[in-house]
Amino acid sequence: MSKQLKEHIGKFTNIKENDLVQILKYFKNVSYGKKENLMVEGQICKYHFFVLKGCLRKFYINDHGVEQTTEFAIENWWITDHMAFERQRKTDFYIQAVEKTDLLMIDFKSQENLLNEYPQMERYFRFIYQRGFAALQMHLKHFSNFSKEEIYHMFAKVQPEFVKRVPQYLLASFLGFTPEYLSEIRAKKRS
Amino acid sequence: MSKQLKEHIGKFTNIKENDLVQILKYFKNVSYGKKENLMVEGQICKYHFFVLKGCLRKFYINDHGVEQTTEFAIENWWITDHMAFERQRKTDFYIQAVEKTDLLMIDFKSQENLLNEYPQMERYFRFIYQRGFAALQMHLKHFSNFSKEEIYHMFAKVQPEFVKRVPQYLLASFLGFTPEYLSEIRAKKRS
DNA sequence: CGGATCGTTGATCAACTTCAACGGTCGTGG
DNA sequence: CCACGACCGTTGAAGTTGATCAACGATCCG
Repeated sequence: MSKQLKEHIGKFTNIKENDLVQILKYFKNVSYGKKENLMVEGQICKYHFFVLKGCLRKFYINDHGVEQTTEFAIENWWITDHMAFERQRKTDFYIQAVEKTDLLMIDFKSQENLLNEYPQMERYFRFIYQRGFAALQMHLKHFSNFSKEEIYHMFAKVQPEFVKRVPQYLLASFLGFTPEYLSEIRAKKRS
Repeated sequence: MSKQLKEHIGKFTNIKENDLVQILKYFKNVSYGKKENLMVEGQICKYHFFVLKGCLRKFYINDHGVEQTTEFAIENWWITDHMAFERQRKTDFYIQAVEKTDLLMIDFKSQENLLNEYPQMERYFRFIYQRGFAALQMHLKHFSNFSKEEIYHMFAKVQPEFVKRVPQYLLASFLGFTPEYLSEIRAKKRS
């Protein structure tokens, strides 16, 4: 079942099959149903998650009591509250399944042991973070450069499956505006 | 002169002194004067920079022809256009010295060689990216949670030296609003 | 000393939010 | 398998936030 992570690691490193089999033992395979929480505000952020199949979202509750989505994770994405994970602190975030989701999880201690036992994995995680970082920087650039209307259209163009897959109010929350306004933008386009 | 990078690497790894001396040879030591460009739009993004002393900023020219600052780097920070650096593509960004700045630079090929020769450096860069990524995520969270006025006050509280160090119009550009509005916010507070 | 750059102020304007109300649809229990 | 309630998307009116434009004063640097 986790050929998937093996393949993903294989893309960035040339770790041997034998080692990969051992590496997989550090992970726990679990499933969550729609709207189930994997992580909630106030808990120590214990785990790092890798999505095998499905979709997760990370959000926090803002000052007006509204859920603000900051990140989605679909197949082959890693997700956690990195700040809290690295320091093993309490998190401000929730991570929730948008649909039924199968995933691998690893706790902080195990991840550290894994990196010590298999230092080649440093390279793998270096890539994961490097890409995540680069992607976020692009994201931030777009946010500052374009109006919310443009952001929606660009996103819809680049990630059409995504727009179909997640409910509209979550998309609005992720893109940083109200469901009403998103609805208006879509109406404008149709006419 | 580059005890500084050695110490920084030492914080995250336990690479031996001998190796560190060799590692430093991969870097070139240079200085730039105020307003000099280290990188300009349209060039291949060749280098990764480490600030020893001074201050750099990364910006792009937006659709209205206005410079939009997306990142500052001060002592012990790494900076580049990661997306373009990783793929050795053309960049959309400028990197410019805000004040006279001493730094170390490494080109992509050398960084790859360095990582191959000294795989322990994977760990170092894994940490650099991990922290950068986590910091950006926090930044993004703040941006979505607070009004621009609140963002300014929070930033001024957390990074007071910064507010004094960079001119106001750059700060406004970084925080994502107009110099006029920043001026208004400051006036409000004074009264 | 003089010009260019930077910060300030005020008026007007556009983008986006908030609030309230309504209709459709999805899924759950009877 | 139907009915009901909860949830979701839509619409429109009114209200805010922050941008834009123009003009002026201060300051920095050659």
